Amino acid sequence: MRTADTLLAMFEAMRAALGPSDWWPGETPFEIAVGAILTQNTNWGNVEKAIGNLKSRGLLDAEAMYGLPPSELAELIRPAGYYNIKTKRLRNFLAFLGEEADFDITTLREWPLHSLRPRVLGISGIGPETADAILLYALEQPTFVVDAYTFRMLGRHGLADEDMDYHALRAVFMDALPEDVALYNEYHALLVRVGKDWCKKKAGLCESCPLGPFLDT
DNA sequence: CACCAGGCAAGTA
DNA sequence: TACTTGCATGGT
Repeated sequence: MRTADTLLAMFEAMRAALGPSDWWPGETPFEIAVGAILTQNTNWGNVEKAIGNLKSRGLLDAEAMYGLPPSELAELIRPAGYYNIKTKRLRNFLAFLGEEADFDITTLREWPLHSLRPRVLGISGIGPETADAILLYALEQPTFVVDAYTFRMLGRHGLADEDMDYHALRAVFMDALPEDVALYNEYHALLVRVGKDWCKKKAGLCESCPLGPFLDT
């Protein structure tokens, strides 16, 4: 079976079992971008607390957040963990927004993906997954988001192997699937939902998984 | 108690 | 270049 057919079959199986995902959580593009940085190696529940702290103070705004003393920002995002380094990462991102978009993230939607993505990746603290999450979910650009669940699930189903890095696995999807923001959006969302509920590091949950059991290891 | 969660950069050899 | 380590809270 061609990779494209397999990937589309997996997508349909997950969608049929779970229905629409309505991702990414967040009321504005800026909130989505902040969430993408705060959720690095962190449970989303912890991120929600940090976002709530910012929102209740009217700080889910790029210029307002950048004007906040770093120590105060750190205290507000503390529940999300790694709060010192994430303060730096947020401020690096905010500096970029100030410089390139006058603190209005939506203006970045006009940039072509091929030039915007390297610029976002150049921000210290924004790696490939965070960059693609911001580009896809906040800026609606057609880039596929790969995460730990993607590696695990595609690996178990024989479409990824150990020597594959982020870029290689991203290319598996983008070479096989049509360039479609809505498809990339929903596909990643479904992978995370299935990953959270079935595809654990150690789990015998595969029998009930929408993708069925994997035949390996 | 140990382990994990929607990573990334810096340090080491 | 290829590994390893630091970063930190909160839930299971």
